[in-house]
Order: sequence, then structure tokens, then C-alpha cells
Amino acid sequence: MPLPQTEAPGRLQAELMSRGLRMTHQRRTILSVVETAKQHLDASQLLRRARRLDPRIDRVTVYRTLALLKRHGLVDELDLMHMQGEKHYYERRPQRDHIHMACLRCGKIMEFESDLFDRLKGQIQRDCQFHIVVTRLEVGGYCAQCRTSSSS
Amino acid sequence: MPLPQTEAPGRLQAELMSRGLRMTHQRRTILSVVETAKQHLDASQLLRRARRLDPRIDRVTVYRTLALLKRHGLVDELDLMHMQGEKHYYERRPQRDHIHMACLRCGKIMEFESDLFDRLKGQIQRDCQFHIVVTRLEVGGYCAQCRTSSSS
DNA sequence: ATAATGTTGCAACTCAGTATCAAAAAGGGG
DNA sequence: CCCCTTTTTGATACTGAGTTGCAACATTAT
Repeated sequence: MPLPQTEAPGRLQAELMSRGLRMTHQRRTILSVVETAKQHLDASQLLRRARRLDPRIDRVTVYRTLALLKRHGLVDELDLMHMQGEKHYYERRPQRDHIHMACLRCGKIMEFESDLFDRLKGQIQRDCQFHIVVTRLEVGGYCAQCRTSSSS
Repeated sequence: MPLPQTEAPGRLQAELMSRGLRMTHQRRTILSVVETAKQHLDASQLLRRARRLDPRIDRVTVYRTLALLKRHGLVDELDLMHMQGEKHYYERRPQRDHIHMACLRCGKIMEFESDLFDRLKGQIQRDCQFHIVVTRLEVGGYCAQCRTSSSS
């Protein structure tokens, strides 16, 4: 039974170095935070965690590193339906795209993979002759718990 | 042959009035701008157009009216992959959801409807027991023209 | 080690969107 | 038609995410 995507720690770092980018102490720190995150983090949460490992990291460096990772397709930027403020959230780009569902009542974020989604992307590429680089499918609504517990 | 969604002008206004909301001069003006827009407009573009019809409209009123329309599900808010700045774009909520494709090179926005997308939403509701209120599927990539003309 | 080049921290800035609050306008009842 | 209550508005000040410019500093190749 194959391991479900061996999330090798240091993978991001290896990717960047293989592209000839300088590996600074700050970048290493930020990459490790991104790699070990269990939830979706925004830039200021990332900064706080990075500073616990190296207090002299500046927020500008976090933004610059995130921009770098985005440019190289190593992280995806999410809005999560802008449920609080306009900040963005980040996650390592997964091997297979998934959908983000945000419960408008409890704020929970759920992820969902689907063959239909993969087929839809294929259809877009074919029917629209559009070369897809990045997709973002976000859904707002009410989760099973919130649907039954009182509202809606 | 049925008309493809008679975009009756004044429809938004009628919707809001039927919900018991006060119809002010400013709201009427902003609604008419939203209804007659041929492209996706951001808040400041909406303000400029509204001011051509009534110069004493304030930008705060535009934001408030957009929030109102969003709350009532009458407009959708788009990010269009944040290609320039973090502003949002608005469009009347269509009868059938569609996908927005943004060309990362020329900036063109394309729309696409798909049965697969409708089926995917159905699958989400069923498999995740999630009651969908709003969806946003945005795709970034390269359009047919930009793919062939020089870069890839 | 040294030099060339890329990266960082700091501070100042931009820009979209929000909060507050007194003044003005809607709409219902007489 | 006018008054009264309630909602809406405009002005202003503010917030908060993200960016820019630049001198000082770290990284990598030599």
C-alpha cells in the first residue's frame, strides 16, 4: 500500500534550491513553518510562528517568501470566502487539487477531492483552449452540524 | 424560442422593494449601474459611474449597497485571481453559476458554464451534506491567443 | 578570503474596506 | 399634505493587509 503522498519535510527547500535560489536562514525557517502547518494559515499567523523559531524575521520577508513560493507554484493562495477580513491563507500545493468548503455559520473549513472536478478542469482546457495554471474552487454554505442544529 | 433570461432593468430594485427595503435615490442609481454593466466592475469603478448619474453619492454608500446586495444573494463577489490589487469585482447573480477564467498574460476574463460544474455542486451537497449558498470557481492560466503568440 | 549579487529589515506608504455619528430622507398614519 | 419614527446617508477618521525604496547584510561562486 503506497503512502498517501510522502510529505517529506524539507521538500519545499529542496525544490527552491534545485531552482538555483539562495537558501537563507529566514527562508528555511518560513518554509519549515509552511511545511509543518496543520491548518490554513494567513501571513500574520505564519509570521508569528516563524518568529518563535527566529525572532528577527520581519513580516516583509514573510510576504516576499510567500510571493516566491506562489510564483514557483509551490503554495496555493486561498481566500476561504473572506469570512473574516480580506486576508489570504496559504497551503502547500497538493498533488491533486481540492475544493474548499467554508461553513458560513461555524467557520469550519472542509476539503473535498472529486473526479468530477478533475474532469471539469479537463473540459475547460479542451473546450476553451485554456491552459490552466491554478484553480480555486471555494464554496460557502452550511455544514451538516450547522444545518441541523438551529438555523436554515 | 424563450428569451435567454430577460434581464429586465429594474429587476434588482423590484427585488429589494419586495423585501421591504427603502428605495432611496442613491440605491436606485447604484442598482442601475450594476444592472447595466457589461463587464465586471470593482467598487471604485461603480462609484465613478454612479457619480456620473448623481454626483453626491459617496463611496461608503456604494460599499453599503454592495454589502446589501450580497446579503440578499443578488450579486456575486469575485476576486478574478487578484490580478491587480486586492479589490473585488461584482456581477448580478446569474440564473446558472459559471466559471471565471482569467488569462495571466493579457488579463482577459472568460466565463464558462458547464453541466459538469452543476453535477459537481450536486455531488458536494450530497457527499458532504453541505448546503451550498454560494460558489466561486476561478481559474488562472493562459488563453488560446496568449498560449500561441509567444510565451507558453 | 573576496567580490558580485541577491536578500533582509526598517520605515514609510498605498489602497480597499469599515466605524462612528450627526444630518437628511423614506415611508406610514393621521 | 404634514408629522413622526426609523433607516439611510455623507463626511471623516480609522484599520489592516500588503507593497516600496533603500541602505546594510548574507550567500554563493571564485
